[in-house]
Amino acid sequence: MNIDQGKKVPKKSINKIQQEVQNSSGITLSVDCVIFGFDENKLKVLLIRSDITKFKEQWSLLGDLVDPNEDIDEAANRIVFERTGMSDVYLEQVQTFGKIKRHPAGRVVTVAYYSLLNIHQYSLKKFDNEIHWHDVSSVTNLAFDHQEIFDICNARLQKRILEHPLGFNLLPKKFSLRELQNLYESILELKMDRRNFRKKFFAMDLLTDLEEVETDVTHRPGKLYQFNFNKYQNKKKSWAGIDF
Amino acid sequence: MNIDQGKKVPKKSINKIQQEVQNSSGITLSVDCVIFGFDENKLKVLLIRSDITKFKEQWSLLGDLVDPNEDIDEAANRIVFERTGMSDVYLEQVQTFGKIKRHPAGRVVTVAYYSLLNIHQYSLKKFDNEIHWHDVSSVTNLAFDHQEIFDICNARLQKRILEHPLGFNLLPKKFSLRELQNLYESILELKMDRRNFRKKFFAMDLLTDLEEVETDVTHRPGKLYQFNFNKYQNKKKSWAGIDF
DNA sequence: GCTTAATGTGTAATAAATACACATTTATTT
DNA sequence: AAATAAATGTGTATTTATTACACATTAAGC
Repeated sequence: MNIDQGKKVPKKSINKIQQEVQNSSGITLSVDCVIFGFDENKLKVLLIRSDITKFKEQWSLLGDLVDPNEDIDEAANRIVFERTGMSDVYLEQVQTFGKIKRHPAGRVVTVAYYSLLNIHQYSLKKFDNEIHWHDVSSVTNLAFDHQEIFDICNARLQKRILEHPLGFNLLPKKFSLRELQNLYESILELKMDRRNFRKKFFAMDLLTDLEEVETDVTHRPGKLYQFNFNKYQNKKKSWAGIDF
Repeated sequence: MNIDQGKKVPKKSINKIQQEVQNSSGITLSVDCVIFGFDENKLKVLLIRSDITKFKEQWSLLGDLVDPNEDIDEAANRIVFERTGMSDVYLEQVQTFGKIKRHPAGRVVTVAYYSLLNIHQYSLKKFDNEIHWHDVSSVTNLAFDHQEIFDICNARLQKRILEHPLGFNLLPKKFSLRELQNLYESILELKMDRRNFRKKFFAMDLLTDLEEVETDVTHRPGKLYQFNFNKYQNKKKSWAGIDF
């Protein structure tokens, strides 16, 4: 993950978008990103205050129009970069939302992505008090159809994290098993058995024991581990049974 | 599934699309559908001969531009209806492809869907000899980026069919367990143990025994079953363990 | 009625998931 | 320095799911 200051964003207002949409005769394409972080044992999402009149006082996802000269993946990366100052973050396209009336400004079809990043590397522009990290568990009533988009992206993350080692993107390089379990528990909104959780991850044999322990912790420190991406690439499963 | 003759399609040529794209100043949106069928124990896909010069003699997916006044889901349903005469078929959005140069006519972003339908209810317009069902196993070298789109949709189907009871959309209402197993084997491209397959499905308790047997079969006829969608709705799993 | 070809069925062995409790280590308090 | 508090670290028995595997039965075709 590269960190940078983030291009200075001209606080692209939705009214600006409104103009562009209204000048278009056809369909306008946007990208919206559900940017996840993990802090204080809670899953967080980055939201911006909506400035469109109809949705005053509501929060919305971070998004922007796609430029005719950029790939949509590129647009997603740009949005994350402009808002967090981070590049090379994990991004996954989830779904495209194309209901006719989904946006008040006109016909805007949006491609939704979710992103996972290490919140501690996030460099919030302090002057931009319109953007905040929210507890995922308390996100309600987003603007536009963003609540639906958010819910679907959140559900996708919950499913994906059981099948692929994504969670590590939300953690620092070195982490304890307790942190890892907290991460899973907060994403999946449930409690897991500590011994079985550890057994499971040790059995996968994808964690490198760093022979270090936590510091800055007010109790017995846990050992620190690192995820071994290379090993994972070779071991990936290709088959699962019928299960519904 | 409703059957109808299908709106007479003015054989929308890609050159027509080319015009529309070139008249647009921004991004043009299209939908492409991977339409699956199952016949003679083989998974099939419906393709159309490409008439754009660059891709002469290559096949492509069935697609069309999205009208500014229609939902994208609606556009997908329309495409399937226009090409097969069937409505209310199973459709699932898979992914949006938005590389700048993916279409030779200009900036066209396409939303890919796959569709599952009962091929025996398909009413091919006989005069339209540009459209054919192809064995999935022999699909190669499609036009544009359609091979990539097809491969991704096919992979999605393979994954989904293990998690959800989609396969039934490809079969007649009444089917034998042999047909069901053939379907799974052809989609997943592998052989399964017959006893374990049957045990698995019986254990799910989602098949209704119709107390009928196959006819028109040249050997001992198998019993016929029907999938019980209602029962499934109530029993759906909500949790699976970490598994990667 | 004999042959052919597919259907229909059960059990044992293995692997994976779950439930569950106590000793150890470190920081903190007294 | 000793006692306390709070979290780490570890193993086994039980249950559940998956896999491997063979023979009798039924209907059609000759």
